[in-house]
Amino acid sequence: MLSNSSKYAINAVLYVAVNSSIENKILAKDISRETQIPQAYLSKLMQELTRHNLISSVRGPNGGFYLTDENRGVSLLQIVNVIDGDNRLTSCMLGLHACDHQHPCAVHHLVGDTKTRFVENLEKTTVQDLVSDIKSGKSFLGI
Amino acid sequence: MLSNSSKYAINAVLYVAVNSSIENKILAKDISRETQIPQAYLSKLMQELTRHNLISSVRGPNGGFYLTDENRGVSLLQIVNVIDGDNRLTSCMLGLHACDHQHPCAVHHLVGDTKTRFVENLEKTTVQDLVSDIKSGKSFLGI
DNA sequence: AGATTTAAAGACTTTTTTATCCTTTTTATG
DNA sequence: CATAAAAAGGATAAAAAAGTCTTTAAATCT
Repeated sequence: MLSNSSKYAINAVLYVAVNSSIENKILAKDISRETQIPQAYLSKLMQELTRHNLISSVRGPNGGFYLTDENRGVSLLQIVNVIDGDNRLTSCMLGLHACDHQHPCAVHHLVGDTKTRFVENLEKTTVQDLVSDIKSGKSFLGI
Repeated sequence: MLSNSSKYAINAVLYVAVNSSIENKILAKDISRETQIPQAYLSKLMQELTRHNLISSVRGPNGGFYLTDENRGVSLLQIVNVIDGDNRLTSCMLGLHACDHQHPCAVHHLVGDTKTRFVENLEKTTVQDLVSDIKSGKSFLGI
């Protein structure tokens, strides 16, 4: 479904979203420890997310990662697209280029609407939405 | 979503389903040419499917691949499970072991039912179902 | 200014997935 | 029985993904 890297990225961003603020930034080392994501690899992913302005960071003492209000409005799809590339989720299930609604592949109809709905969910769900869920106890943050 | 290998496998099985019968078996070479799947790699996949009795084959002159009536009742999920392993589709979206319905991860609810429904679709859709669709022009077989 | 802390960046290694090549076994047929 | 046709099987190679290590740049604090 998602690559390992995307899973890591979402977990890490959520961890930052819940546990940090501009005054209270969080280090790659700490994210790594709490999420079990290998530190060096995590750093790469965070770098990439920062470069695309999906999260924020500052270097040096008291630096680290944090989210601005704008960052909190980022959707899960944006995160996935930056890490996995734009068409991992939307490409044809059988890998056929010619496949679309007019000209559906053999499995298109049995995937079509559920996949579309799933991608739509990823698109409309923001980091902040998930933080609210977590804070209200609706879901938990992985360890 | 699915690995390349699974996509190949489904495409190949469907090609065999539509274009062959016990009297008219089809060669790896021909499947490869028509589906654009690299022959040697395709052979490996077919081998694996044969070993798990999802498709049938005979060696030697006039040999090749074909499907029995039983093979035509095989579900897409069986194919995917043989090629990709059992939990590629059912594991947690964020890769968390502790995630389940009682204890859902942050993205669980926005994936939960669509993913479940998708896997159910794969489970209940047989090769024969897709052949019917293709023959009635509802969908097409990739090239 | 110098030392320290931290992310950014780049080079590298390992593992997994995808792909190829070559040999062996099975089956049919002349 | 010899030969050819085909899948099965094993060993290897190439590419992509995942992961590590080392150096560089930026920010802060004495």
